[in-house]
Amino acid sequence: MTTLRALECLVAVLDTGSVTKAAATLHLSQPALSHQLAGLEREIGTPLLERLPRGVRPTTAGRAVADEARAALAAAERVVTVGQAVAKGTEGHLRIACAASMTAGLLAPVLRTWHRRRPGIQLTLTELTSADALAGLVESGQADLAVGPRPTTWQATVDLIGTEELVAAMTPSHPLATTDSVSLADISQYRTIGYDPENGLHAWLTEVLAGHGVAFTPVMRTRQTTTAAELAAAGLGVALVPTTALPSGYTGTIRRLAPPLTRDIVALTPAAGDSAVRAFVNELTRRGLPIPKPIATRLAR
Amino acid sequence: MTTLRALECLVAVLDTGSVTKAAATLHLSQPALSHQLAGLEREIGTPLLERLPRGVRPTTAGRAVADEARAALAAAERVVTVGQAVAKGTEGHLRIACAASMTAGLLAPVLRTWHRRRPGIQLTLTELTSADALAGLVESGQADLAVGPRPTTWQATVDLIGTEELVAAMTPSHPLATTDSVSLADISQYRTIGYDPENGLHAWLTEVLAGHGVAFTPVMRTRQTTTAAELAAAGLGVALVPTTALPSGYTGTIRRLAPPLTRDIVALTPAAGDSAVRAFVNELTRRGLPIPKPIATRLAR
DNA sequence: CGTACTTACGGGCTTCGTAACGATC
DNA sequence: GATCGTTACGAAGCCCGTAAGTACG
Repeated sequence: MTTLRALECLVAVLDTGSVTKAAATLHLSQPALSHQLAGLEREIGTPLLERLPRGVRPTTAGRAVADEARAALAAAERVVTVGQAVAKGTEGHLRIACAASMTAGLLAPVLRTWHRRRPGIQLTLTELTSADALAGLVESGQADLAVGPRPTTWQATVDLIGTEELVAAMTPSHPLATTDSVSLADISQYRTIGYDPENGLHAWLTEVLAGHGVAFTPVMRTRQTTTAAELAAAGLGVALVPTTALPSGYTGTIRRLAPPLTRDIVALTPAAGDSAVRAFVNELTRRGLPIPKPIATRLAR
Repeated sequence: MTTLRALECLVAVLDTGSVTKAAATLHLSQPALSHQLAGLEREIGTPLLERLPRGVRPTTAGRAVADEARAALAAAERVVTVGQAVAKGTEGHLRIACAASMTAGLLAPVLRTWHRRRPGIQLTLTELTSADALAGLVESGQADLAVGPRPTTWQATVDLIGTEELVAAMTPSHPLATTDSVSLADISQYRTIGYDPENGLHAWLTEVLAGHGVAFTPVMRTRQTTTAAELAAAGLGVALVPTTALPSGYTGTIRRLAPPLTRDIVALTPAAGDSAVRAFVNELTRRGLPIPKPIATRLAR
């Protein structure tokens, strides 16, 4: 195995054209440098330098390997500088996993300012539908950070970003659309839109409903929360959807539940705290979880 | 200074996901590898691996430096392989210096077959007008090989490729154009085209003429031999030009000298024999120096 | 005789292996 | 208790510096 030290010596000699001068610039005794060169030539099996009465000159082989030697030295140097830059937070790669409904309202503004402030950090975003899948990505190291509902089990760090409210969505002509307050028991009297078990809401909702002694009988199931809202607007039944999942121009009628139904939106991070990850989470908690304005006004009236 | 060994360890650990497995593939004890990793992390100043109960996982910094580490290892590996390839003659860079008149007739065919047979070797060709300048390039290491007339002084290897004949060139209406044999004394009676001292022919010709007890009085001088031939064809005087310098469609009249005047064309190589250089010279001597066919027929009649 | 590189040899540091330890499941 | 990684310590090897040697002008 060649050593970087030997390559450094070779490059210095090629640059100065003399073993003695190179030894001086490397703060090294001249025989030591000579020994390094000999070792390198022995390893390659051919002379790299032509010894002249006055200094040395590269052979064909010496000229040919010079570029590669410089490349190796530069890459090794970058290992250190890049590593330090990542530790400092000026470079790196932040892999974020999030619930699909989080992207627009919560993450988009944070990502924008983040990228403006730290352009050296590459950002990748993966959207998932299940809170447990989010946790899995972080646990397995495939993501540095997850943003979404609180998963069923999580050992490492959890930071509360905010709460999102779940509301009843339905077609405007629905009987419940005229009442001011809607309870889970009220909804159970009508057809409902359920969630596919793959979506984390499924398990969470069944648990919540069981806690209230109620059970829904969904006419159909879907994976996406926005799809559930659309189906409800189309009159297929009543859907319980997070406010963050409602598009701003939503045509259905929405009603707040009594008592209100909310769930936490949290940031999941590995126990091993990365400075960039912590900084991003701080930014998220600082901004908090906004309720989409159009939805908020329609709920307030 | 980071060491390639440490980078090799890091890459192996990242590839296998386990210190123990990596140690096995590197034929290294596991504590030794662990120590290397510790040293690398100390140098960079940040952990590169996250220690898990079951194996290890790269941190953000670890992932970021992985590419650079691989690049460094690959470059160091290439230093050896490229060096060996150059020694073997399958790769490299052959810098050829030649007299301008040699390019078309002598070098072009050799270069063509050479490049077809050894495509890994990059070829560069520098054309000069002085034989001593050719020698200087080889001596100073700026060229690996020179092809041209024998220089005045040369210590290192000289290989005879062939001889080129110098002939008298003139306009067809010139008095000497009707005679069969032309001597140097005959020419000295007429106006002649001389060479600039920069062109090696100048010194050589004055020496030859002095040897014959003759002296020319050139009406003008030029650097290029082909230019001298053209000027002669245009009627400005008689020019002594190498046959290799005559274009195939030359419009002037050419006459062989009596006695014939020839000079050696040689290959100059450094004392330090490079295998590729020697092979190229062998090819040159094997092919020899062709006399351009159209010129040969016109001289033979 | 001075310059420039190589070889010879001894001291010091690094690297490696065996052994003992700590943590986690 | 089994697995995985770290720490401890002694031995081997490598790197470096001083000193002597060789080649060239």
